[in-house]
This record gives sequence, structure tokens and C-alpha cells, in this order.
Amino acid sequence: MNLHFVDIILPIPIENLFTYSITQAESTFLKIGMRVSVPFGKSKIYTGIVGHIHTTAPVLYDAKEIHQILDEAPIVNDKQIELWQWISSYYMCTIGEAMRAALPNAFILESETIVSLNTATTINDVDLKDDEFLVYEALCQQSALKIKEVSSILNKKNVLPIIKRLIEKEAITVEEEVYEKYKPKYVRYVKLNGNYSSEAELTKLLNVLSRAPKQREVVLSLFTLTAKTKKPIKVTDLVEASGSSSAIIKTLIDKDILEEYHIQTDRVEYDGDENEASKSLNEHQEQALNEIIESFKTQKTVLLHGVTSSGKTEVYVKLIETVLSENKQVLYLLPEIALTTQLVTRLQGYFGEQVAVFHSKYSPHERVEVWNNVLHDSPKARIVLGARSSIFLPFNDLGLIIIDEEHEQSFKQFDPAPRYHARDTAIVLAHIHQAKTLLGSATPSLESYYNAKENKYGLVEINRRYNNVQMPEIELVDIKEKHKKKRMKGHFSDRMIEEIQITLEEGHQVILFQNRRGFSPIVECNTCGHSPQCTNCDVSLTYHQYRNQLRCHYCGYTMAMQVKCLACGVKDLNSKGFGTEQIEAELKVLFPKRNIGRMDLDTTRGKYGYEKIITALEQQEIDILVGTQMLTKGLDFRNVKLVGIMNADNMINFPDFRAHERSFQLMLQVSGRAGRTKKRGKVLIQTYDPYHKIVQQVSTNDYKGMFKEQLQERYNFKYPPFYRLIKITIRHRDYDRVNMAGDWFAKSLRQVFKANVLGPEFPPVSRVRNQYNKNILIKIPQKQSLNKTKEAIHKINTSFNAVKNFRPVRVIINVDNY
DNA sequence: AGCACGCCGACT
DNA sequence: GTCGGCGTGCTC
Repeated sequence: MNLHFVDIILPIPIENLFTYSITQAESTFLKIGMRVSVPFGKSKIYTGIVGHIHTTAPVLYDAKEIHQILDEAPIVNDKQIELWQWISSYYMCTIGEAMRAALPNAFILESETIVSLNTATTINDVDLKDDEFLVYEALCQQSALKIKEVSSILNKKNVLPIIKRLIEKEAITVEEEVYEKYKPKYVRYVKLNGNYSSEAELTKLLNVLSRAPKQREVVLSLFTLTAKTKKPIKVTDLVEASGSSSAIIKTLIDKDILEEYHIQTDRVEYDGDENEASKSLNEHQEQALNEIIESFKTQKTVLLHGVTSSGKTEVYVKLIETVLSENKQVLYLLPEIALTTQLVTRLQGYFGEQVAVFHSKYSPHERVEVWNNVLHDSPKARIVLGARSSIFLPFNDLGLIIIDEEHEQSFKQFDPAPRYHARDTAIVLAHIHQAKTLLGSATPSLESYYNAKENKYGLVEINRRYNNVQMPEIELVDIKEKHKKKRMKGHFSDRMIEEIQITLEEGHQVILFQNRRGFSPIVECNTCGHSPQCTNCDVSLTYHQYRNQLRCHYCGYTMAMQVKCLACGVKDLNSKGFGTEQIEAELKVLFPKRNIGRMDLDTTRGKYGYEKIITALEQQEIDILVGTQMLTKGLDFRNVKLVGIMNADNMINFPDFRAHERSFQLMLQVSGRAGRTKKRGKVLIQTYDPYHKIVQQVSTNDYKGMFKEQLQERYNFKYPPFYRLIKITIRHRDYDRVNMAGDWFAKSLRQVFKANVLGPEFPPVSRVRNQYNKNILIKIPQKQSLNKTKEAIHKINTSFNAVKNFRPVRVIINVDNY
């Protein structure tokens, strides 16, 4: 009788852990945090994490046995599992979803069904049907087939019935094979065979090789390389140094002159120079640093509010140094787009190979390597510099978490669950490790600044830019008036053109900001008013001139640009509104001799697209750069003096309770790109409403004014930080069903939460990818228990799913959906 | 989330 | 008559 069991966390959206039986020996070997593969359902094998080891047999079912143990030691520690649990309860997802987000994909093995011939029986061909025979015949040729291969042989999608019949006829057998996705990388090295270690032997060898000059050259190169680097020599390096080929090296290996060996190597390696000393701080930075350290004595979290270009990074570096000296790990979080080579190089300059980088462009293999380095507390990962998902790395002993550009909304994950906010989750992670958190921003989020004002966080400010560079001068241009007075050329006011002219003539560069890509977001027929819509979404298609295409920005649907109206056939199409492409096109006419660059999602698609544009700007190959909000982050260009915001209004008037705050942050951040060295920069903001409070507050750099005013609005309209929000999205391809389900859900919620339930309402774009969405918003007052609220929502969701008609309707719960 | 089982339309 | 559509229910 077996009395040992494990509860396994599976990477799927199911509520509970699953219990499997294990042997006595396995129960002593297994530890929480190890991976095991387990059979799940009829035929699948999944990778799971051991969550609990116990001796309580389940009553309602027989536990299956585990399939295999995949690790020698835990790859996940207790603190991580604690974090997953917090995420799953706070963000209302399953622990499996948290696990899936946390683990590098290569850790999650999958099984594949392998079909092979049943050798125990002989089959008469006549007993088989045509397609069965095809599979059988293929198996006589090669011993094993994957399901996919069977599929392609038969040119058919669903081959399972055929395989089933073949099994019944005992012609074939099937088994599940599990693959390890991660393969360590081995690099090939060579050394001289030990026989030639003496000088005499070596001279002899070189003589022998005098008739094979290429081979002789290789041996000599190996010699000089070894002398120079005193390190093992890679085959690739030797090939390069000797100007030979791998064939020649192979000959030498075959002749036993060279010996080859392999060393397991990390895919990501830093091979820079020795560390440089960190810069000494100016008085403002120094003061900020001292205040932070002081504040950390009483506060777990401190907000550093430092104006753009105030040198926050140097302050971080000093803090990191102290934490490293205590032998603790550091996590440095940044929004994905701010993770530029610029910053990575800078930190590696200070900390050398102690810096590990982790972000979405890394391959699964590279991620596993960073994971393992962090797990084993390797000297190669004392500091992790990473985007959102790095909060999931297996830190043993974090001392400090830095969250730079704390206000950035990209820290919040929206699409697949867990819909977590990396900033808030990082603060929880810090508590688990009893570490400190430093939030940094030039334009803190209202929530964080409020928390600081309420003494939940410490608050430290730097009001001076580095080197005492002045804050840029901000000028507002009233384009309503400019239009009236006919002083506009396209989307450029005379002031904008003048300033660009002056800046360029002085030999400086210009950045223009327009928060919309494409040429124009709407194409309209002048005769009948029809505009081309996406077939899958309820939006009009955006015109992209460079490919002469109409594109949907929600689902990626494209069609060729039309010459005549699709509805009435008249050749009189007009485009409305403007994006980066159109600005670029206008610039080419206004400044034909200048180099114009564009940076948006369309031009940064490739792996290095983004880097290329930045380098081009740095090297002053670009005079004027047009871009979307991508421009705002972490870029530090010496020579940019003028920043132009083409239209401040479209972002301010966005229908979202944070639109004002965001516009302020965005405009101030782009402004910060102007004049980062010596010369004072200039910012021009074109707007139809120069007296709008947000534009005014940007122009006077009045964060506190903006904060006060916005906070009052949040209070009046019951928004964060005074109320918490949970958004529930109802999604289905059938319009009526979405309406019915939405009404049902909202009605049930109202029974509990009364007037604090808003909706259901269609979002501005109600149909995306042929799915209709409807939103319900729940506002939670501060005194209302968050846990009880979530319990109630959970309960309603369960009864919702019990309604047969609603079962195929997707319910997406998004906690803190901002 | 997968995946099997099961019941109805369009085709060899 | 079968193939294959996707609604339904379950997974230790």
C-alpha cells in the first residue's frame, strides 16, 4: 500500500493542485520546487512543479503515479512559490498561470505521441484500409513516426481515428515521448597534444609540417594565441587567427597533433574589460543617496522623484554597490523599451559580468541560462537587469529592487493571465525577501506619489539636472489660431518650422513626437462618406503609405489601398487625421536636404531595427527623427536640442481616467530628450487648446500642480488611489450572447456591490478579431475588504459558468486594470 | 488549456 | 453511407 503523495502545480488554468502517488524512495528524493512529468488526462504528459509532499491519500479518486522526476534539485525556491500564490490570489488567476508566466518555456516539457510498428504481430495487408496501409507502409520504412508526420503522410488533419484502428488491429503501438527542450551549449576547444609539450618534439613537428604550410600555420597560431591569452583556445578563434578552415583543423585532430575538447558555455557572455569605478556623485545626487539610505531605515519602499536627466542611474549604481557588498542580489526593473544597449553597457562598465540581462528578445535557451545563474547565486548574476518578467527569477537573497520609470504602464501585463503589475508585485517580492524597493521616475504615477505623500513610501527628490543643465524652455503653439491666420503648412506651424530650421542650422538634431503610427487613421470617401473598415474588428483601417496598404492596428488585417470608394465607386478618397508617416512625408518636402528618420512599431520590427535607428541618431546620420512614444524612454542623445510635439490634444482627450496623467507624463518625458548637455533645450507643443490645464502644467513643469488637481478628480469620480478597480470583460463571437452574458454578470454583481458596478459597456472598439467585448467595472471603496470582494466575484463567476448558455463565453478578470 | 466523446450537415 | 464540424465535460 502506497502512502506517499505529491501535489503538483500544472501550468494550466485549473483551480487545484493535482495529487499523484509516489514511492517511498521518491518521497525522500523529491523536494518542493522540483519538476516532475505526470500523466494528465487520457494521453498527455505535462510538466509540473512539486508543491507539496504528504501522506494523505485522496478519497474521491485514485492518484496516478508520476511519470518521471526531471530535476536533481529544485529549480524553484519557496519564495517563488509564495510569490506565485500571492499573484494567483491577488490577480485572481490560477497558480498554474502564474507558474506558466514564471518559468522559461524550455523548462516546460511536452510529450509527443510516437507511433511505431507492433513487432509482436504480423499483419496481412488486406486487413488494412487505404490510409491505414499508408501509415503501416511508412512505418516499415522508418521505425517511428510523430503524429504530425502521420498527418502529413495522409494529408489529413485528424489522424487519430486511423491510429486508433491500427492499434485495435495490433498493427502499431504508441508511446509518449518527453523532450528536454533545453540543451546546454558546448563550445569546441583545441589544444596541442601532450606529446608535443617538449621543445624538441615541437621543433620536430614543425619540421614535419613544413610541407603542409597551412597546417603549420595553424599550429603556430595556436602557439601565439595561447601565449597571448593564457586561456583555452576556441576552434572558431583559431580558425580566424590562422586564416585556415575547420577542415584543416580536423585533419590535425585526426593526425593526433591537436586534441579537441568541449566546455559547456553560457550563450550570453560579457567579455568586456575590467570594471571601471563608479562616477562620483554631485551634491544633489549625493544628498538624494543619503536621504534614500536614511529613509530605508524606516521605510521598505522609497520613491525617488528626480527630474529628467538628473542622474538617477548614478544614484542607483551607488546603492547597488552597497547591496552587493552585503552579498545580496539586486533586481533592476525597467520597461522593455528602456532596456537599451546604452544602459546595459553602462552598468556592465561598472559591474562587469555580475550583470545579467533578462528580457523578451532572449531565446528560451538564453533565459534558462540566466535562470540557472540566478538560482545558483552565480557571480554572473548578482544584478539582474530586466523587464517585467524578471520578477519571476529564482532569487535566493534579494537585497534591493530598483524599479526605474516606475510610472510606465507597460509594467502591467494585460493579455494572458496573470494580469500582474510588475511594480506592485516587485514590492511584494521585496517583502518576501525583506529587501528594499526603490521606485524611480521623473513623473511618478499618481498612486506612487500618493503613497509617498501618505507616508507609505519614503520620498526623495532631485530637482536639478545633471551638470546643472537647465530644464528645456517650453513654448505652446496655438494651432487653432495658426490655422485661422493661414500659418500652417500641413501639420506644421510657422513656429515649428522656424525652430526646426534654426536648430538644424546650428548643427543640432530634432525629435518630433506624434503618438500615432501610419499615414492617416481614417480614409473617407468624399462622395458617400464611407470609410474602409476591418473585417474582423470594429475599427476603420489605417492608411500606410510606404506599402500603399490599409491596415488594422488591432488584428493586423491588411488590404491594398483603394483608388475608388468600395461603396460608391467614386475616385475621391480623402484621408483624415495623421500619423508618423505623414509627418515624415511632410518633412521630406519641407526639408528636402535633411535626413529624416522614423521610429515606430513599423520601423522597429526586426530584431535590431530599434538599435539601428538609435545608432543612426547618435551618429548624427539622422537630422530629424519622427516617432511615437517609443521615443520617450531611456534614450540619452547629446545633440538633440529641439523636441516638437505635433499635437497634444489627441492624447489628452483619450477616454480614460488616466488620460490626463499619461499625457502629462508622456509630454514631460519627451521634453526631457531636449538639451541634455550644456545648451538649453527647447520644446514646442502644438495644441488647439493652449489653456488646457495639462498643457499648462507641462509647460511650467508643474508636477505637484498636476498631482493635486488630478488627485482631486480621482477623489470626485471614485478612481484610484481612493478606489480600487476590477474590470471584468465578457468575450464571445456572438453579439447577442455577449449582451446577455454581460447583463447577467452585471446584475449579479449589483446585488452585492450595488452602485459600485459600472456597465456592462462596449469598449471604444467593441469587436476585435471577430470577438465582441463588453466591460463591467467594479469600484471598491477603501473600507471594503478586497478579499471578500474577490470571493464574491469568484462565486458569481462560478455560477455564471454553471449556466449552460454562458459556458463558451470567456470571462476575463483584470484586477487593477490600469 | 487540451483533448476525447458525441451528435448533426456536406461530400467521396 | 463517412468525414469532420464544434458543443460538453473532465483531467489527480
